[in-house]
Amino acid sequence: MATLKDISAELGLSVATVSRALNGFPEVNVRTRNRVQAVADRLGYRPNRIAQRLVTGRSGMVGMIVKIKADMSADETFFEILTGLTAALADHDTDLVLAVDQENDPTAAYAKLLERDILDGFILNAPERNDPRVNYLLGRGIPFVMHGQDRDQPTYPTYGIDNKAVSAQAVKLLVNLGHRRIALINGEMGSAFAADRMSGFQDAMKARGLVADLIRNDAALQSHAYSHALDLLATAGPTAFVCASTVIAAGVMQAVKDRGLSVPRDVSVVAHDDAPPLTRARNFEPALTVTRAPLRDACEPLANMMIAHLKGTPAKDLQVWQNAEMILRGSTGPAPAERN
Amino acid sequence: MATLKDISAELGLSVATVSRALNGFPEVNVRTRNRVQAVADRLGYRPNRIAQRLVTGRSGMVGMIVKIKADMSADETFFEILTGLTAALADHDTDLVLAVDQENDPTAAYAKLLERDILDGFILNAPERNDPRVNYLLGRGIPFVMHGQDRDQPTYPTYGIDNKAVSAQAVKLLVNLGHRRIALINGEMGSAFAADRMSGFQDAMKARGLVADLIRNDAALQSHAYSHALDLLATAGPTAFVCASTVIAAGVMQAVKDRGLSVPRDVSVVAHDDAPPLTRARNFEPALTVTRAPLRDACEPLANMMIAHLKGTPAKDLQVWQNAEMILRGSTGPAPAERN
DNA sequence: TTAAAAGTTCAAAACGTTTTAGATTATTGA
DNA sequence: TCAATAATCTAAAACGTTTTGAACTTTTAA
Repeated sequence: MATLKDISAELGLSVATVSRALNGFPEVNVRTRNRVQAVADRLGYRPNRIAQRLVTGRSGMVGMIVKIKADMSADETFFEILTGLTAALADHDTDLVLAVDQENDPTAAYAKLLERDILDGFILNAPERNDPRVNYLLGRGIPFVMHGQDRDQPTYPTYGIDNKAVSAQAVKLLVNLGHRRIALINGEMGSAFAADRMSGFQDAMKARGLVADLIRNDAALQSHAYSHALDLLATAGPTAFVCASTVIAAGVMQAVKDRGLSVPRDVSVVAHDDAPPLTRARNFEPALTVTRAPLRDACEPLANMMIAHLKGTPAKDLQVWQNAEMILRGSTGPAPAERN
Repeated sequence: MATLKDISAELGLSVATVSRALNGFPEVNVRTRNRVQAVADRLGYRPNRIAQRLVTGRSGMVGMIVKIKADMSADETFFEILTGLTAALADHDTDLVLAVDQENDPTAAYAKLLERDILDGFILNAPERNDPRVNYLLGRGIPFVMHGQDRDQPTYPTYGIDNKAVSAQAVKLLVNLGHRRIALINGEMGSAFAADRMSGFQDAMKARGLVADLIRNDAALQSHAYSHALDLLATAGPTAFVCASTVIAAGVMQAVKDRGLSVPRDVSVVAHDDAPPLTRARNFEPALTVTRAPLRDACEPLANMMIAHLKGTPAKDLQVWQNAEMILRGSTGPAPAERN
């Protein structure tokens, strides 16, 4: 492996100048820079990351901890995130180190990785409401960025979507279509996103003088969504459903169908779509109207924010909320006249 | 962060002695060692990995590349392996860096990670027969260890089970029970393990004067296994099935049942069980007789072998074949008399 | 023509370890 | 007692960068 010394020896320059030339410092003569670059290319020079890291004090590694369930399965979105993040981090010469959290104490895995004392920071995702990991890391001054948001006034870098606005958008669309009995089939209330979806839903309904009494918070399984929807259809006669995910929408649409009703003639369905690989909103019958914000889109910003944060950008300048895009397809329509 | 210098200053010792004391070198006086250790403990000293790595020339990071399918799902065993490997590697102060392979060229992801020039080696798993990754890495002199085996005379470190013996064990058991028409529902022939299972099966049958003509190689899906078994039962009247996995066994047993037959009265079933988290052999009805070799057991040996290999142990001393254990349960029994 | 300013380069220190070669002290054998 | 040996410790180099502070060279301004 060629080193800076090799290049400097070959050109009769000092190591310092070679280093600066390759790192684009302005004070090096353009001719020298070119000569240096040429030799570096010829020798196939690649900087030794370890040496760089020793002197800069950073390790070039960030950690991420995968929460896995007892059956050793993880979130279906995991690989989506993994793929995007490793690619985006690689652009900053940074590696992603993974560890697995199977324990009850959600901070234990972080402690273990930190003890090894080699990570520059963490990337967190899927926060619970008032996530204990956040306080743990904040308390120790460990840099991290969060995909999502676990509290109202975060003091840490965060990238996510405005989940209250997501619900509000859906409600607005449906109300404009004449719906008044609107149900929300939400995720589990432990998740921060579900809490926001619910409060956004309630606020949006209230603002229009509607009652938000048809809300079910439960694990985002098709089977659960199916039961909830069937139950609501039987007892409360909603004309529209707002669904927290496409998987939930699948359950809801099945229930509508099994109830002998039709989408969108009798019942409208709107879902939020973070573009999971398996359940594609476009392939529903009819195709789903969604608020769309692909998870994949979060990876690059998250990586950039992590790097910026490590370089000193304060947290308050690293808080981004992406807007979900409303995509109208066939699953929404005017409220059935007779039910108004 | 306390450094060696801090400790040496406090004790009036040289940095060299402190380093040796903490690293257990024999030439340091036991009393000095204790004094050093005491101060190190008090100051909460932890060696700077980056500095260690600069001087030793190793990065302390090994790579693993996850092959994921187009739908962004991966092998169900992935997290099993991930969990075990990160834990085992951590004991050697080594981190696992993950990358994702979604491309057609299986070596592309390795090239990309190697270009970043920061990994000490790779851990490979799930080899195909004559896996192209092996030649790629061997050709470049990159250290790696393989979980499994892709060729007959491997020149690289490998840990796995003797897949030919696995088939042989199953055949032996069934023949001793009086079976003569034995089918093999195997995995896809692209995988190295499936090729070995098949040849082991054929050899074992032949050695007993039986014909091995009831073989199906296909993706290890329950649905495929179901069709193959149903087909074989209708046309060839096997009295026993050897299954490449518990998932396959599930399909086979369903087919036996749907055919109006009973396990083990009419048909015996033996499966290989690598202890996948979802399909537990013990929970079958009747419980499955299996050759058992948990994937999880491979993680620690693999990690140890990786480290040993990096420290210079030659490949030929790092080739271990674990034996699968035969576990007799309710799915096997004597061959039905009338069919012999 | 000369002093100041700007442009360019260099030597050396620093990061925190491990390791080599050598020095000092203690112990042993005769 | 003295040399040889063993035990213990040290100083310094090395790993490959980045960065500091200074030095040298060229250009500019008067």
